[in-house]
Amino acid sequence: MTSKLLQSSGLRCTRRRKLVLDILAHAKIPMTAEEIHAEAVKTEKIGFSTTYRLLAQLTEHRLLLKNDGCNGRAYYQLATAPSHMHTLHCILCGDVVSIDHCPLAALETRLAAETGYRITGHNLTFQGICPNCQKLSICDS
Amino acid sequence: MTSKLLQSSGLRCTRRRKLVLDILAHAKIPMTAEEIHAEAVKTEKIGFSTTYRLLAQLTEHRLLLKNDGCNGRAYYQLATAPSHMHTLHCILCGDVVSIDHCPLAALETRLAAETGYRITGHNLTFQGICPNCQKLSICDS
DNA sequence: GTATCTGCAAAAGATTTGCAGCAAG
DNA sequence: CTTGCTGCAAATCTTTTGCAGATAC
Repeated sequence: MTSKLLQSSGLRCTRRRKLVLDILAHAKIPMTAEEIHAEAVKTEKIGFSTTYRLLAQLTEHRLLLKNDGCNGRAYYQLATAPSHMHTLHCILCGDVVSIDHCPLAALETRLAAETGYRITGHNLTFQGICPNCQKLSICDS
Repeated sequence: MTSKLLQSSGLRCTRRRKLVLDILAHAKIPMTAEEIHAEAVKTEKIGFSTTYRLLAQLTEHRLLLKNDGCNGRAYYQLATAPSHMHTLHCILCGDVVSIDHCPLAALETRLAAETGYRITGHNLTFQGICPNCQKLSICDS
């Protein structure tokens, strides 16, 4: 299945490319390049730069969606899922939860009409303090 | 006016801090640290690290809002405006337009209820192709 | 005066690139 | 076999940090 995706996109079907797609197919939440690489090296000899290169190519070929997060790191997810996710990050402990529904479709249609732009994507992440850190935190400014 | 803001926040009222606030008060669109610094050096001797430090402090003290953009750069705007902006970036020419209304308030309330997180902020940027680049572009995949 | 600010240069962290060797079609 | 893929190391880009000197209050 990942092989077919690759062939239809015109990219060669290499072990590493299949592996990256496979890892993301099993992820319940968008992952950073570092996380994907850490997972990939368990199965296959693969360098950091290859991971980055694959992620960039797969994003370019619209097999992946890339989200530039709120901490200088990019998060990747499969673009083939019926609806993409966004994430909510705890600014204290770094916990991440996913938001399965994306509320921006209607807005994008309006934006396109108002600006004349063809909208190709968006970046959305939320920051907050998770229930656990709220309990631990003494100050509550 | 920028002086009062600074005093009420507990930060010392230095020439550079006033300058940064002033530049952002006159900006029609969120600016990157680099743009702010480029503007600031026209008026005042100021180093890159100071610009970054000031932006971080002012954000920390809630005088500024920071948006981590879709290209590894952060965009800053005054937090004192009645309603904050988001931006739409042309992926071909780099043009940026502002979106004056933020559609996420209702969603954040629901998110807080559903996750137990206290929501402290969000990051949102759109990518697209501007009318001009659509005309110039031959391919339209 | 003293705690806070600032400039400079050097460090850090994420990502990209050059190049020589390897592998898919 | 030829074009595209990969690892390694070095480069790049944005942002952060250490430290000695300057400035606000």
